[in-house]
Amino acid sequence: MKVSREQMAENRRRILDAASALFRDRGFDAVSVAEVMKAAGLTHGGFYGHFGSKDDLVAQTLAHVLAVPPGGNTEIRAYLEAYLSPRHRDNPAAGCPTAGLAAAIRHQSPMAREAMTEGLRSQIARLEMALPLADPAGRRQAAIGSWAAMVGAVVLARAIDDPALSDEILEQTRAWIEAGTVDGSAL
Amino acid sequence: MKVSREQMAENRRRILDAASALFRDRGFDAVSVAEVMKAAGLTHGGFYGHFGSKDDLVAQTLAHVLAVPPGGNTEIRAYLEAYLSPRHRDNPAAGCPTAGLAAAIRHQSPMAREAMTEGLRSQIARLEMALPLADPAGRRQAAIGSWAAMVGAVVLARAIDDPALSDEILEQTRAWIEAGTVDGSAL
DNA sequence: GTCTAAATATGACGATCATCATGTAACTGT
DNA sequence: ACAGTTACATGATGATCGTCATATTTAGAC
Repeated sequence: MKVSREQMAENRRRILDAASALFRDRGFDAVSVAEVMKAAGLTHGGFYGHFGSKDDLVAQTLAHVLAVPPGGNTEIRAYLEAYLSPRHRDNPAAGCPTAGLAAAIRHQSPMAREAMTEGLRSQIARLEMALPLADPAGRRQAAIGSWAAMVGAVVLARAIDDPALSDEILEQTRAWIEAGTVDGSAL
Repeated sequence: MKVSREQMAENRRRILDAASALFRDRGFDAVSVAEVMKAAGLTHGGFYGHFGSKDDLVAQTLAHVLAVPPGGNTEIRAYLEAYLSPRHRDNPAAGCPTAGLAAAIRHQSPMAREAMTEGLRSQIARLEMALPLADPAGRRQAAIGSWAAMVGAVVLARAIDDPALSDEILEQTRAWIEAGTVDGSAL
């Protein structure tokens, strides 16, 4: 049955939100189109009215979820702490899409890679602005290095099955970033 | 046809080596059992004489490839440079299995996660020993933080499609790690 | 040298999945 | 109100893949 234009727009949003959570939770390949539609409260039939293919859904989901950062203008220190927390590690579905999906994007379509590229670019810019360092070159280096460490730490912490070691990865990486970025002078 | 015991042992090694390269290159899900066997010079039929399931192959491949580090006792600085090089980024099949597979291990069997846990444990220990820092606590923090940044940087550099930005991720992360770990005193 | 057990090849099966074809109902412009 | 269009539901199709059944060949023991 046909639905109103607004209903259709909302359905599209629900599909993207459902896909965003499911993809982050279980990966692109392990989530079927039918499952995404079901999570959005629809059936699989209408899918190709919204998206040209699953690859298209993946790319648009990435653009959708990377568009706006979760915690807009939080303090950098609080952001770091929340990012490298057990809570974030244990909730991939609601967590950072980069930590959950960056490694899988290598095997996705060019459009998905473009979305990731833009997302990374703006995330680096965001961190650069958030770092209170005088030297611009040092700021960029700190932004990139910190972000790599943050993403890597969450990926590693999620990959292993020893809770103590996993906690330690997060905690030590946080301390390491603070020591390097701050060193008393930055944060 | 039956083969000699040594031939069978070599076949098993070839399967693990082929799986190791294919998995790193394209991910666990995208590589079929038949494809692994073909790359090992066999057909898919004999697979279940060697492994109980694909999950078993994944777990044993991880244990196999994480057992011995690629560059045994290289200088830490050279290791860092090679790890964060375009060459490493562009050759996942021959590269670090952690960078290539860590994010995907979250969706694998418990045995695969155990293999990853042990691999990470020994990698941290290896880096700890390689870092010429006096304070043991600082050494561990530097080992974990550096490793997280290294893995994260390669994951990010591989995820995006802008070569200049990708190169910059690698280079800035390397400089950031050297500045933080060394700071004139360590490396 | 013969017999048996084992390693691999060939082929099949059932499940899953992306995609498409068609039906149905209701929004929208007239 | 009406007609046509459209969004979605139901159902089908073809391909891929993990796994298993059976056949074949030969290593290894006596």
